[in-house]
Amino acid sequence: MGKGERTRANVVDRALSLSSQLGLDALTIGSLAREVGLSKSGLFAHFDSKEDLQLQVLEEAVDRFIRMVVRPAFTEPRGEPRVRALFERWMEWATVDFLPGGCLFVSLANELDDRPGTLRDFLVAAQAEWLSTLAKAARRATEAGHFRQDLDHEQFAYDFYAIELAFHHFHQLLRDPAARARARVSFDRLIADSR
Amino acid sequence: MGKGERTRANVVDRALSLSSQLGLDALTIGSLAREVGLSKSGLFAHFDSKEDLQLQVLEEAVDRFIRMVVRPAFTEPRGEPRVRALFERWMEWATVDFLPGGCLFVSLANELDDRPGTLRDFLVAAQAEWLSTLAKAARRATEAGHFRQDLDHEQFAYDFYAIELAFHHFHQLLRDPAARARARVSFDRLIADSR
DNA sequence: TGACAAAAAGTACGATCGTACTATTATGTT
DNA sequence: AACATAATAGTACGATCGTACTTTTTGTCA
Repeated sequence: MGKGERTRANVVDRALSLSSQLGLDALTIGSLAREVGLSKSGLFAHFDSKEDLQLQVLEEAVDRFIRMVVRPAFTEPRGEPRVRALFERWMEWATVDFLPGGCLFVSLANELDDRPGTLRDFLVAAQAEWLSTLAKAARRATEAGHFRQDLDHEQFAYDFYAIELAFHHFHQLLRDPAARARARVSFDRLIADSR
Repeated sequence: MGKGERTRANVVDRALSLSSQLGLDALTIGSLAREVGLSKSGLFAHFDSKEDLQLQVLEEAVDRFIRMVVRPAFTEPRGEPRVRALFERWMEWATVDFLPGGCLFVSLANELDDRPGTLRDFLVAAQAEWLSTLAKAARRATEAGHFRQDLDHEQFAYDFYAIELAFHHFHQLLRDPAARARARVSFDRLIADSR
């Protein structure tokens, strides 16, 4: 890995953290350059455009999400244990140090939802995949006999995601110290109703 | 009401709609002026600063929210009927014409959550009041014998809000046509578990 | 170590931002 | 209808935006 690649990765890393707080657009090339100790043009040379940088931020986030949440959860046995692992891992993801603004995908949802283009498409695709992962995990739990036979697995994914969103909201906006505990209570109720 | 006041109200009305799509900052004075057919300076004369305009947008939104959601729901009898009315009214609010980007408070949550100041304080206060309204409504339902005695009413408000957030997310970002139906299923499950 | 390439900085551009300040036009009252 | 005031427009400012182009510095390998 040459020096350029190392610099690029470092820039994307800082941009990822700042984007979770400020959003993708409020983070400017100039302020990011100052942040990483580069000149504006020196930084810009690593990217085709600002949108290219933003897209790389999203890609990096998906990469880390898979490594931090999805992959480890899939080492757990199928069924309820894996579903629980997905939940616990997500909670860690949403409060990890490099995301001071919370889960990037949640943070950017409202910024991108009314803005057609590559970035929105990418985010929607990532979210759809995550929901599909959740639904599939619930289906496996039914197959394993942990969840009931007539469970609506897409609805399960919806309810799962609702808890995540509420946690994010209570934690990041309202700064509610009980946010994590409340999310756990909601999740346990969801599991109980799914059995 | 003089002409100035009418113009100001019209500007805030347009700014409210645009803010629900773009956010408070992405909406600029210049583009807003073009939108309402005023010059930049002619528009700006109605406000002390951009932040003043943004604050007026938030105040107007709270005003409408109380008129559209809270007040009508309180004409319903205490207990479960009122809780259901709060839910149904909120769903209408989140899809009303003048909010093309969905519920303003949800849309702005991530933009303001890491930005200390008057705007954030105002939004947090509004959200806290809404959550308190929900918790109180649930408490009344317990008193009326509709909900169980040992129900955690703050947790109920959390779960209620989670469903709203998920609806917003599925509707605005994912454009899921089933969003409304899914929210209703979640809500019915919450009610059932509260009885 | 010298040559060549890669990386970073420098500079410049037009656009647009929020916001002063001044000038013009509309409105409402006597 | 004249006048006072309110409402809107005009103009200008320094700052910053994303990006293009050129120059200088740094790193890498024969």
